Amino acid sequence: MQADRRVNEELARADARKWHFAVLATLDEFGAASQAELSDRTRIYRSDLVAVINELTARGQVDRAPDPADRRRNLITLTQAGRRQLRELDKVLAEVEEEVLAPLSPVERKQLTDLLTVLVEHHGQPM
Amino acid sequence: MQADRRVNEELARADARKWHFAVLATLDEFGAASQAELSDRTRIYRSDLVAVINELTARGQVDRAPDPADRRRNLITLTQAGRRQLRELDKVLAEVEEEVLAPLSPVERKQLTDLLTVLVEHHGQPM
DNA sequence: CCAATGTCAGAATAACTGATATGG
DNA sequence: CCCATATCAGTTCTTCTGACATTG
Repeated sequence: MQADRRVNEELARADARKWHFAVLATLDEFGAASQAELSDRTRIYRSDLVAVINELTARGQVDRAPDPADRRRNLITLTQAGRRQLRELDKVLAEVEEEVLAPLSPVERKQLTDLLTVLVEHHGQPM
Repeated sequence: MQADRRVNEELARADARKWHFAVLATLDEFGAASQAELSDRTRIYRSDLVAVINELTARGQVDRAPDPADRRRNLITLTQAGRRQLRELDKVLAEVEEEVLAPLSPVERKQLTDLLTVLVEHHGQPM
């Protein structure tokens, strides 16, 4: 919970929130996607994603365009500005991580992130 | 986040929330305490703790009485019913833990909890 | 006709910020 | 006089639910 509060604080200073980061990072990792896909990946409710994408488009960090292949969908793409912002947020979060993981050695940090990665990957969609 | 949602879901079925568990567990571990102490330990805002303690007293799970030694304070004590409820919640949470940690071996689970314990203990009050 | 998608409106919590009264 | 404690009131933010129009 403390880590979460610190993350929120520092993201706020960068004029962002966790969901913004989640969307930007997901787009960067998996490429352009529909909102439904983003919702699955980030676990943001479809209804709430709308506002997040609104905000990101307003800042020019993502682009929203109807998918020609399936006109129910919007294709969300990362822009150059989005990529820049993502790198910025990566930096901010790396600092918080450093702060949070301070008491752990490099080996222990790797252990921890490996274990957590196993958990995240195991719990794919449902849970 | 998923783990958090599952925890909330299952606690709700047991007519409780995370803060209830946090307070009960803290009282069990450290003994009777003032609300300010509980706030420090659980990181619940002092203002919100009031409601939590109200609910717990309404259910007879804790007792709230003025501290004779310092009449600004309320001494919060765990009751028998509180101890019972705590055991109940422990059971519920153990099940969720089992679900969350499913992909990890016993050794890995111990590694993970050890590492996390280091973090929690290192970040005592501030952060 | 049924399912998926994006959107909206609103409820229900949860988190957070003062302000205040009282006692040490 | 200043600090700590408990409480209250109220704001803001987040999470979650349900309905709806459009398209496949």
